[in-house]
Amino acid sequence: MIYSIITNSMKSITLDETDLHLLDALQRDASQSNQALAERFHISPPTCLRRVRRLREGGWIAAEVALVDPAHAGPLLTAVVEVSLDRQDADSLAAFEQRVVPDEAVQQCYRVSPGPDFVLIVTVGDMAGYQALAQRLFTSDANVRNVKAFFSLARAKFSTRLPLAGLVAPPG
Amino acid sequence: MIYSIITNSMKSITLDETDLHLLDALQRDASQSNQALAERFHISPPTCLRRVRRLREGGWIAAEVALVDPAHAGPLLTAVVEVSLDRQDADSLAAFEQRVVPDEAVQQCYRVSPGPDFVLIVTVGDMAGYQALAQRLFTSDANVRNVKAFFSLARAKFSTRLPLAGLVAPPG
DNA sequence: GCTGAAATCACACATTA
DNA sequence: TAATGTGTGATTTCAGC
Repeated sequence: MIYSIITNSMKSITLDETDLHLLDALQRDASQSNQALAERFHISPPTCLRRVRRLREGGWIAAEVALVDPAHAGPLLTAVVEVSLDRQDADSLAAFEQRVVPDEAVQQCYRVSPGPDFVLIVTVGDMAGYQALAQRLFTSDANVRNVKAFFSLARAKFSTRLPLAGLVAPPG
Repeated sequence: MIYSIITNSMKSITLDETDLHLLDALQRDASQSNQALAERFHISPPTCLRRVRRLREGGWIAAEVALVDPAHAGPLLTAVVEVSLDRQDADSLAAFEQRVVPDEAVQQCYRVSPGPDFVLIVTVGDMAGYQALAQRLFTSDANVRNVKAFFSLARAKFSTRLPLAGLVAPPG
């Protein structure tokens, strides 16, 4: 009994080369049909479906989303914001994080080192929107020591595709 | 004749409230079935299909992709990199951009102001991978004046969902 | 917006390594 | 024993009206 559980969990955390190919293909285009994927990687449709399902349920695929072209979504203002805090203990960092993350304008939030404590990517409608954001997220927080904002003139690249090369388990 | 063309192009560049709801829903989850979307927004499945198709072909939806959880994709190192150039004329900026954008490790590239000329989000396997990237993208470029890298300790948020509020055309 | 055909998906079963 | 491949029914997609 114990052994089968162990064996199962072992298998569910291992990806072979085909899984990685599927993952990479879906990273590029998740709208492909199951059988298109299947014949591309020389497996049967049900097998392909099972594998993709395992990638989803196993947590490798966190979500499948539509990427909206910002150029078509009306005027938007994106900024890279560096935030430094006064106190940098774990609680203070977590408190800041939990306050900014739910904000709709905050697209990305990285806790970084060295340099500032956080780097945020924020998207608002215009400069007035940024001013409102700065007020509600930074100015009103006594623990925020310094804020530097760099405004995006052009987004030359935005890719969500993680490089999966080198993750291929050695075929055995 | 002319009028119908104008009317058509008018229609194809305008989104009503339902379109925006669909766009927002697909930004959150693109794996929803067409009829699930249809009944959610009280329209018929064919109508829903036509609208989504228009969003795709009209360019609002740039792509549909699977987002891979970095925590499940093995050890990865993400960095926020600020790059300042020596010469900042249009040609030099474009030249740098065209050189870094094709690199697989470069996830995002923003041309910004004020501060550095570019902010990049890069993802590599480990510190050795970063060193290799720095060499091939920055050190080897005589026009790169300064590079500051902040390494991500934690990615607290990564959302691809643009805020579409306020884009609703006034119903008329 | 509705109804049709066509394609796809999802499942149970038999098979093989 | 656990994965793969074949076949069936249900669902969905997509065309016409």
